[in-house]
Amino acid sequence: MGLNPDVIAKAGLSMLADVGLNGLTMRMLARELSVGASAIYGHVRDKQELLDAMATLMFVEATQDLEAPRRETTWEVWLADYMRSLRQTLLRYRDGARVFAGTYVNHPAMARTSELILRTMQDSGFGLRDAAGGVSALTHYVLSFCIEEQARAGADYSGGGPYQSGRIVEGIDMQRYPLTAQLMTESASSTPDNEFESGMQVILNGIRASHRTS
Amino acid sequence: MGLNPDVIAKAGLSMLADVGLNGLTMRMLARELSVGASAIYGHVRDKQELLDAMATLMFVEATQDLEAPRRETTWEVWLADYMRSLRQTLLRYRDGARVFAGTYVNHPAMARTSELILRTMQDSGFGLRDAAGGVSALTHYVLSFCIEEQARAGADYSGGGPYQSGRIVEGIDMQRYPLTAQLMTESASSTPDNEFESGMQVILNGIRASHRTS
DNA sequence: ACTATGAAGATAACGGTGTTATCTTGTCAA
DNA sequence: TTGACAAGATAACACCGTTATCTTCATAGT
Repeated sequence: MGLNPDVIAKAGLSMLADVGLNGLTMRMLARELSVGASAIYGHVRDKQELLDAMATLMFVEATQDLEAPRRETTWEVWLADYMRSLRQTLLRYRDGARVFAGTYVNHPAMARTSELILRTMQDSGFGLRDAAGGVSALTHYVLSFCIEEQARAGADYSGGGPYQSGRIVEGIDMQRYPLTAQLMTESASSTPDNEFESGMQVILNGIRASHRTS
Repeated sequence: MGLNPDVIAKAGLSMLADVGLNGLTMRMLARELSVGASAIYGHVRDKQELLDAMATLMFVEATQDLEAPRRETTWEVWLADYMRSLRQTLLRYRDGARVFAGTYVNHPAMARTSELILRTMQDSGFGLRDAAGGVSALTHYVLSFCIEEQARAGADYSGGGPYQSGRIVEGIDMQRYPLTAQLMTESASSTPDNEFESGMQVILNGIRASHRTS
C-alpha cells in the first residue's frame, strides 16, 4: 500500500543502476514495487512525469546541503563546490544526466537554490545579469559534460560500443590531425575529474572577468 | 531501391519535424521511404546506429563551411561564429540537440574540425590544454543550452506541458525569491539568442583569460 | 544463352512497450 | 449495516524494435 510518487521515483532511480534509462520500464518498476503495472498510474500521470520526479529527486539531493558561503569562503570556491556536488549526484545514478536533461524540475528547491546563488553572487559584487549568464554557462557545462561522461561509461560495458576507452585514438590519422591525436593521448592519461575541473575553471575565469565590468 | 544509410538518416532528420524524437519510429521511417520496415535493417544495424547517422549528418552540416579564420579575424569571433552555426544547425531539427547528445559521431569531419580549431587556437598563442579545455567548455555549453531551448519549444505546443512560456513566473514566490523572480521577468522580455550570447561571452572571456597564462 | 549466386526487399512473427478500461477488494463514514 | 470511494489486479489495445523466412531479380560465370 505504501505507494506514493516519492517511493516510485526512488525505485526508478535505483533501477537505473541495473538497466539504464533505455531499459527502464513501467512494468519492471511495478514488479520491483510488488505491484501491478497499472497501479503506478494512480500516482504518476505517465512515464514522463516519472522521469520528472526522478530528476527532481536528484536535484533535491544535490542541493539539500547547500548553504550560503561562510564569510571566509569566496564565491568561486563556493560555486565550484556546488557544481562538483551537482556532478557527483548526477554520476551517482546511471544515465542520471540524461534523465535530468530531458525534464523540467518544478520544486521549491529549484527557486531556493537559484535565489541562494544569485544572492551570493550579488553579495560578491556581481550584477544580476552577469551572475545569471555565468551560472547558466556553468550549469549547462556540467550537465552536458556528465551526459558525455556517462555515455562513455555506458558504452564501455554494454557491448563495447563504438568507442571503448583507448580505441578512439587509433581511428584518427596522426599525420593529418597531429594536435587532435596528441590531445587524445594526453586525455587518455588524464582523469574525467581533471577534465571536468579544467573546463570548469575556464568558465569560472570568465565569470571572474565579468566582475570588473559590473 | 535507392536505399542507403545516408538517405535513411536524412529521412529520419526530416521526420523529426513532424513527430519529434520520442515519436520517431522505424516503421514510420520505412513507410516514409516506401519500403518494408525490415528493409532498413539491411543498411543500419539498429535504431541507435540510425540516430548516430542522423547526428553525424547534423555535425557535417554544421561544419562543412568551416574554414580557417581569415587573417583579420580574431580567434574569438571565429570561434563564436562556429558555435552559433552549431547551435543553428541543432535548432534546425526538432530535438536535434537531444539526438546529438546521445550519440557518438565518428566521421572525418570530427577530426578535421577538431584539428582546425586547435590549430587556430594554437596560432593565436594558446597552449594545447588551454585550447582544449576552453573548446570543451564552450561545446558542452552549446549542446546543453540547445537541449533546454528545444525542450521548452517542444513542451510549448505539444500539449502545454509543465511550463508554457510565461507561466513559469507565477509559480515562484516573489517575496521569498526576489532575485529569481526578477531574473524570470527580465528573461521573459529577452530572446533565446541574447541569453545564448551572454552565456557564450562568459566562456569566451574565460578562454581569453587563459591566454595570458599560456 | 542459361544457370547459379547474391543482394534487396516483403511478409509475418516474437516478445516486449506505454497506457487504459474494467473489475475486485478492502476500508472507513453515515 | 450499508454505501461510497480509493487502491490495486487483470486483461486488453495499439504499437514498438528486431529477426527469421521467403520471394524477386539483376548479374557473373560458364
